[in-house]
Amino acid sequence: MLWSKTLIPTLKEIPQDAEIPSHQLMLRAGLIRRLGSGLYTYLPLGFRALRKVEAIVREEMDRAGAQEGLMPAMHPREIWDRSGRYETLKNVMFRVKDRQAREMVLGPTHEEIITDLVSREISSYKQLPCNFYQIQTKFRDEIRPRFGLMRCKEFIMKDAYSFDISSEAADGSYQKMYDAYVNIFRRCGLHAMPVEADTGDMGGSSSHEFMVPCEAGEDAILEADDGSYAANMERAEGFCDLPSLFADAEKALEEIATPNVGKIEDVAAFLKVEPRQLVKTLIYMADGKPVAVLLPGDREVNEIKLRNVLGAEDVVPADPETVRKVTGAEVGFAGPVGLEIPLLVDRTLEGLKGGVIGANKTDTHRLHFDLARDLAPEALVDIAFPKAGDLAPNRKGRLSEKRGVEVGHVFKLGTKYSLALGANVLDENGKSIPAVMGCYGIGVSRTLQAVIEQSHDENGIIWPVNVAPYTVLITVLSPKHEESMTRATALAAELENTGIDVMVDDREERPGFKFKDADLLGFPLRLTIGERGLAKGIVELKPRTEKSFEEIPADEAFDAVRDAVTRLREAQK
RNA sequence: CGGGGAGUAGCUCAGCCUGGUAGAGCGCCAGCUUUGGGAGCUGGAUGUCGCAGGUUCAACUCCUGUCUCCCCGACCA
Repeated sequence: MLWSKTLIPTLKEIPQDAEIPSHQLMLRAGLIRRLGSGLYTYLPLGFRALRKVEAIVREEMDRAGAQEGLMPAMHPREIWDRSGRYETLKNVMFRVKDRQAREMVLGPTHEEIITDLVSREISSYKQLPCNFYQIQTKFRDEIRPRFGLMRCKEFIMKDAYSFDISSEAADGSYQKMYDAYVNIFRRCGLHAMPVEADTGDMGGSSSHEFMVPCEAGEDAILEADDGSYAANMERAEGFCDLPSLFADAEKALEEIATPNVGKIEDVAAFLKVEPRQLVKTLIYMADGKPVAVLLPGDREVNEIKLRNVLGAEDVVPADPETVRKVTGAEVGFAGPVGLEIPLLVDRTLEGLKGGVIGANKTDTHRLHFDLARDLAPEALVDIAFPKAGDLAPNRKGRLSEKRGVEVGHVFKLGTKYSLALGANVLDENGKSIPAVMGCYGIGVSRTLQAVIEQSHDENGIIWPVNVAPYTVLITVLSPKHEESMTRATALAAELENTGIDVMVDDREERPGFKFKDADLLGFPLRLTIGERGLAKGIVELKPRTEKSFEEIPADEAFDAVRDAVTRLREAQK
């Protein structure tokens, strides 16, 4: 392809509304343009790269035995009513009406649609296991789209759905997808790490997210230094092995005036103790009933864990009025001793002696709290977010925190959707049972941007060979020089014939200008053909990752490029 | 939805406080020179100053409303 015949609007300056490197580079390299918040057009080069990611996804999904199809992006409302998700996803779905005022939604995901199909078309255990996937545009009314393709209202997703006869068989389907994901991200040149994740509103028993570590990531991850554990912060468990014995541990409870200091940091500063020594007592409403939650002053409640521990549908912090009624004090002075409501004690408080608690009396705290002596809780529970420095669940590794972008997510769904939509099959005994499902998503467009976020330098993108819009760029320094162009186009044709895609920069520009653009665009290999070099019978070959080029005889250019491409591809197989 | 910031040429931005016929750099067009890491000179085109009202002899500038975009948070497969 000739550069001069392709729309590649590169920008020298950094566009105003892009903050992270990958977003800036996608705009500067002319891969995408914004239409509105969270809405992007793929320009020719961006689209080529996107299709390369899609091709890898297809190959690996097919290899894992999944079948590709394509479902409608627009659905009648009724099917979402059948699973109850019209209500639960109300804020996520775009809703439209047709001219007969029939209610439709733009699909944010497709569990209902595929499950409905399977319920109609699959009826015997002999047809299982099966796994269907599609690559399609999804619509979600994101509250805050951001970072270019990272979080959009409209984005391209690969979604797959597996159906099995039993949960053991479903575990096998899950593992196949997990393995396929490892292959997909490796081939895309991405370092993606699988982490344990929460299933959220999706339902189901367990899940893993594939995270690309980078600063711009929207998720926090905890990872054990011995490699034994990695989990999304929402889900992560850890053990705190800090001592919870503090000074004056054996003294009796004692009230102390703390006028106008209700916040943890203020109380700690006022009493000259560490926040960790304080016991935070929070009042929550669980399905409308108040409960008290106790944890160290330097930890935060994980409301997901809290909800799970309580088995409650809805858990929210109590309003100040309720706090006053329950504790008899203003917000900031709640304490566990004397409360008449259920108490949940986080396990990081185990063995606490000498702590500081609220006195359930405004402007008053109590010193020398001893958990076992003063409260004697029946059980300790895990309701806090772990912190970097905690022990991993194996009690050997230490946890550290990093941020990541979620590029893929695999779920074990169980029978939630098959029950709701009647996806039953007859088993060997002729008994009708619901299929056990799994679902597996990859944010294809997000993956593309994650590649750039992870692979760039100060000059531009550094495409991994398998997803580069073109593998080779032939920079013709003097397009008017006949021999230069003849050689370039002949070589390009030859390379294309062996399955290597080539862009020829035939623009009438100064060399420096073209080199800058080449680095910005990030093609893995650049072959430079110049009039002077040709006079000496040489051309230059330079990988994007190298500082300098290699002179090679012009007549051997084909072999040299082909070999270099082969090496790059081998390294990323 | 709360908080903050911004909408002026294709891009990056100045001008606004203190009202008086709209600017720079880059890009674009033409010509000449140049030609190995985003060239130089000369000439040229380009704006309903986001939109709608209001104040004023006069509004990019002041006032009111409104729309859009970005950031933080809340929210959220």
